[in-house]
This record gives sequence, structure tokens and C-alpha cells, in this order.
Amino acid sequence: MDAPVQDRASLDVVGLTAKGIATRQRIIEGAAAHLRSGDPGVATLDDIRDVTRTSKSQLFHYFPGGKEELFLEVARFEAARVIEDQQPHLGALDSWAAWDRWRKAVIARYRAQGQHCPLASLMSQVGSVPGAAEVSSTLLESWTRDVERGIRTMQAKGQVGEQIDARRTASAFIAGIQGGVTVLRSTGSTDHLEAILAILIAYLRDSAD
Amino acid sequence: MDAPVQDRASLDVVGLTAKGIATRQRIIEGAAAHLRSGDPGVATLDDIRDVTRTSKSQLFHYFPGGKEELFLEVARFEAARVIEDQQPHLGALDSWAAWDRWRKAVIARYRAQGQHCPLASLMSQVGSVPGAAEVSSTLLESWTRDVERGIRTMQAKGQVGEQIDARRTASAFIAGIQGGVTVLRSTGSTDHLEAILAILIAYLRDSAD
DNA sequence: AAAAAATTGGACCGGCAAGTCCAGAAAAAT
DNA sequence: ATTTTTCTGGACTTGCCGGTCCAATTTTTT
Repeated sequence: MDAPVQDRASLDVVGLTAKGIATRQRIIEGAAAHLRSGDPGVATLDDIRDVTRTSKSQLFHYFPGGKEELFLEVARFEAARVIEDQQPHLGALDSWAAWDRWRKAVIARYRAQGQHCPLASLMSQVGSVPGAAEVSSTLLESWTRDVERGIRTMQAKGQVGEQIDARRTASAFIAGIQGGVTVLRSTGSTDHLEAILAILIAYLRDSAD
Repeated sequence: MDAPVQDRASLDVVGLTAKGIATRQRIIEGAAAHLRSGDPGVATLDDIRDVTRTSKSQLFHYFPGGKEELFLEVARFEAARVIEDQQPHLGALDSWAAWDRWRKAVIARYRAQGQHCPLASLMSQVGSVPGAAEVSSTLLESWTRDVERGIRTMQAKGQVGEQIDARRTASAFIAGIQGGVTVLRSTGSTDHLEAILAILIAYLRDSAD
């Protein structure tokens, strides 16, 4: 389940000993947990130092690019989590029951984490850190693709009308989820998120006449 | 059109001379323009000082609460703009043509401002500044209400099915727009925004059988 | 016109946080 | 074993930015 994380990490750890890799990973995960539980805009390297029980020099040793590089790494880590948390449902949207389980998983996930959305944390840095835009749009793209695949599967089974534009509708789902979460972050309520997921799924169901 | 802004301002300007009011307003508008064109997380009081041609003491004279108070005031200013920019369409969603004009106005607005969404700037401070959450949820609420009213109007005319939950569907619209804009901010494309607006309107049209 | 109040300019302070440096400990290589 | 590389600790530097202060100027009041 964390295989992709391992892969990702191994790209950057060439030349590090086992101990070094462990420390590096501990920093990323500790920083991720810390950023997730607060406003990432205010998070400081010293906070991360405290929470990960490391020193300044370790931070800069493993992330020569400093704060920016570390945050990007955390962003990648979190992006992987977003998709993983929706599995196995997202990967097999092949029946209305599956869609329903997925819908519930999404709502449960965001309800649980409340105001703190790691993806939003990501987005809030899109402006300042160049690489962040790439990380988040990659995530959005693969997320959209998964949903699109689900819609095509349903079309193949005749449970969604052929006239539906799978790609476009998948985009709508992703936008809807993003928006629902955005509203959640500022109002604390999942109403908007639930509303749009229900409507979009109803739209798909109604399409098969 | 800027009557509400005047009202709002007049609440805080008791005891200020005409010149003072003008300076205060110049600061708010200049700061708004500046924040709109960059990452608000990095905006500094000195930047605002430069762009508004004022001095530190003026900033603190008119906004004793410092940065926080000034930013909140800017947030209110921007929140008003968001609604205004969709008028007069948003206020009179009484035919499919009107809905279409509204849809186009929304897309045009966000396409024009590209990656920089003032509402998102607002949101990104929800965590740090207490009042920001209130400002943005007030905006979302009144925005949702406008759409809800539009749906009810269409229902009264028999152009949207009675089985549609107006409130819930309006929530979906708002969430959809938010999400579309969120995606726009990170990918630069309005595809998601256009997709979800089209689908939601189609959903409404199809409801009138 | 004089006094009082509001407005403006900008120097200055203090704290905080990113990033540097180097010395010492631990681990790996030979 | 010793030598070389990797890893770790934390003090220190540097610059930035929010906020304070006070003196000068303009405007309003009487």
C-alpha cells in the first residue's frame, strides 16, 4: 500500500545509508502529520524540527533545497494518500453499489479530517512553489482518469447512457469534490459535498433510459 | 453598485474627515488589487505601503488591528465584488436564457482572472484569522440563496421539476463553482468549471418532464 | 487667528524564522 | 583497525516584517 511512496523515496536516496533513509522518511511523515493538523502557511522549520526530533542540519542535509524542497516532498506524500484513502472503491467503480461505497468513503474521509485538507494545503502553495502546481495537477489528472474509467465501465455494462461524455463528467466529479471540500473548510459542513455527489450520481443513473 | 461598500465603510469611519475616508478607501482598494495579483500569503505591509503610497503610521491609524484588520476589510471588499460581478444575471435567474448568461458570466470572470481567485485568497486565511471564516461563509450563504431563488423561480414557471430540492441543488452549484475554480487555480484550465456548470444546468432542464 | 483634532512621514525596535557552519559521533569501506 | 564517508547537534548569522513612536503638517473648529 505504501509501495509508491517507497518508489518515490528511493529516487532521492541514492547514496544514503539505511539509517539515513529512515531519518529522511521520518522527517517527511512527521512533517506531513504536522502540516495536516494546522495551517501550513504558518508552519515553521523549527516546529517540524521539534515534532520530528531532528536538528536543523539534518533538515538541510536531507533537503538541500530547504523548506521548499521538504514541503514539495510532503506534498507528494500527501497526494499519494488522497488516492489511497479512496481505494479499493475508486479503482473498481463497476456497479452502483461500488459507486455508493466510493461516495461514502469520500464523505467519511473528509468529514473525519474536518477543516484540514492536505490537498488544499498543497494548493495554497501553488503560487509560491513552482513544483506544487505540477504535483497537484498530476493528482487531479489521475483522479479524474479513475472516475472516467469507472464511467466507461458502467457504460459498457449499459448502466450509464452512451450519450454521456465520460471525460467531461469525470471532470465534473472532481471539481464537485474539490468544491465541496472547499466549502467544508470554511463552513465546517459536508452538506455541499454530499449534495453534489448525490446529484452527479443521480445524473449518471438517470442517463440510462 | 458600490453602495454596499460605502455602507460598510461608513460604519468604521465615524470621526474621520473626508480626506481620511478617502485615504482609508484607497488603502483597501490598493491592497485588494495587490493581493489579487499575487500570493496573499506572502504579501507584506510594506508592499501595500508602496502600492498605496502611504506610510506605516497611516496603515495603523486606519486599521488599529494591523495586518489582520486590514486583510479582513479587504476580504469583505472582495466578497462584495464576487457577487456584483455576476449581476444582473444572478439576481434574475428566471429563464433558461438567463441561466445561460449567468453561466457564461461566471466562466468569463474566472477565465479572465486566471489563477488568482480573491475568494481563494480569503479562504487561505480562514485558519489564521478568525473573522475570515465568517466573511467567507456569509458570502457562500448569500450566493447559495441567490441560486436557490433562481431554481424556485423556474419551478414556479414549471421549467424545473417540483421534485428538485432547490436548496440542495443550489448548494451543489456553489460547490461546483468553487471546485472548478480550485482546479483552475492549479491547472490553469476552465474545463472542470465548464463541465460541472453544464452538467448541473442539464440536470435542472432534464428534471422538467 | 488660534487652538484643537485629525492626518501623515518615516525612523526605529524586537522577534522570529530560514539558512549556514563546524565540530563531533556513528557507520561503512578498505 | 584505521580511514573515509555519512550522519547528527545546535549555536550563530542574516534579513525580513509587523508593530511602535513621535514629530511635523494639514484640516477643522471656535
